[in-house]
Amino acid sequence: MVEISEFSESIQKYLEIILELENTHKVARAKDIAEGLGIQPGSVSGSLRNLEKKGLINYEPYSFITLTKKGRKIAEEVAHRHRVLKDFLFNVLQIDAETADETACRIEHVIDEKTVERLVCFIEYLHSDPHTGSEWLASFINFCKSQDKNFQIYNQ
Amino acid sequence: MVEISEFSESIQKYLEIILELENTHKVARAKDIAEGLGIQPGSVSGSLRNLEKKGLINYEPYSFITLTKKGRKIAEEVAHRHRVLKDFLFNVLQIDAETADETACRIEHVIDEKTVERLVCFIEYLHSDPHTGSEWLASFINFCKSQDKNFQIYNQ
DNA sequence: AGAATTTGTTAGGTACACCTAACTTTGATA
DNA sequence: TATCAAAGTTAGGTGTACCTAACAAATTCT
Repeated sequence: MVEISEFSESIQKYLEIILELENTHKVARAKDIAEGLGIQPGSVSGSLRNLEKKGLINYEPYSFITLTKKGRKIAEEVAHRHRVLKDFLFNVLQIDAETADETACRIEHVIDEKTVERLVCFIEYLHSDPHTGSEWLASFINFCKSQDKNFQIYNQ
Repeated sequence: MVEISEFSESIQKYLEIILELENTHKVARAKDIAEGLGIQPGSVSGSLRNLEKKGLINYEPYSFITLTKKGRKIAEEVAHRHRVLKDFLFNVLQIDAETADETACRIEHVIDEKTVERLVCFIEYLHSDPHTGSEWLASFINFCKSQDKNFQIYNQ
């Protein structure tokens, strides 16, 4: 079992972006990692050496970058947390998509397994129980509207 | 208006513990701050000088420590976020009290104003609408139980 | 192939937030 | 009031994660 909280927020972010780049471009390149993280390319080389040393990526200078099995496991767990959090923020709390994404991006590194899975359970519950679930959600949206004139619904 | 996200997680933690110490002991002492943060006393002095320079605390070497108006505002916002998050995790997601507290402690520094207030709205909704709210919650708890044999209810 | 551009690395530096150990101040006690 | 323990500070050091600027490798384009 890989314990995600062993790895710093920075490492988690690297793995997450590398997974995304693998999915869209097969492999990741230092330049795209830097761009994805919003940092300078010079900062990336050292971090990649570190990720390699920890057995999280396949890397040597000037090579393409791919995740190891261990690295992928962590990256996918982070991505999972991101999806769950964004889903909850957007579809339940009715936070606009951009804020939901940004907030998920920060919380994903500090939330624990237990809470994520309970959140999954919560969302599943809302979907699995059409009557109580959707009735409740519609009612919640109305409640929000009555509290806040500027309340906006971002999904249907 | 004080923008909480201008201040590092470390600063937020200092202010939060100083507020707590003020509430229980009128003033905060370096030793108790160190203890509350789980760090060494030697690390505290420099940070206090920094907090003072930023206008967040009243402090000079060897003096007691109190929050300025600005510092108190931030401390109270952090404490508010902590309460809201813990309430949600414990009373809605049914996470055990200790985990709820620890998780709230980490999320409180990265969540945004908008999301906290929406969460407040959500919790108020659950309390303000006894019928749909409590029926929904009871139903959610049953759903959790059916999904997880080890599910435990921590509040009634 | 050679030149030019793009991409990647290295080296040295900054900021933050912590550490330990030695020292100083404060305040209680004999 | 002199002493001593507790509390606080200082100085020097660590690790992480970023920066810039100079340089090196790789790729693309004639």
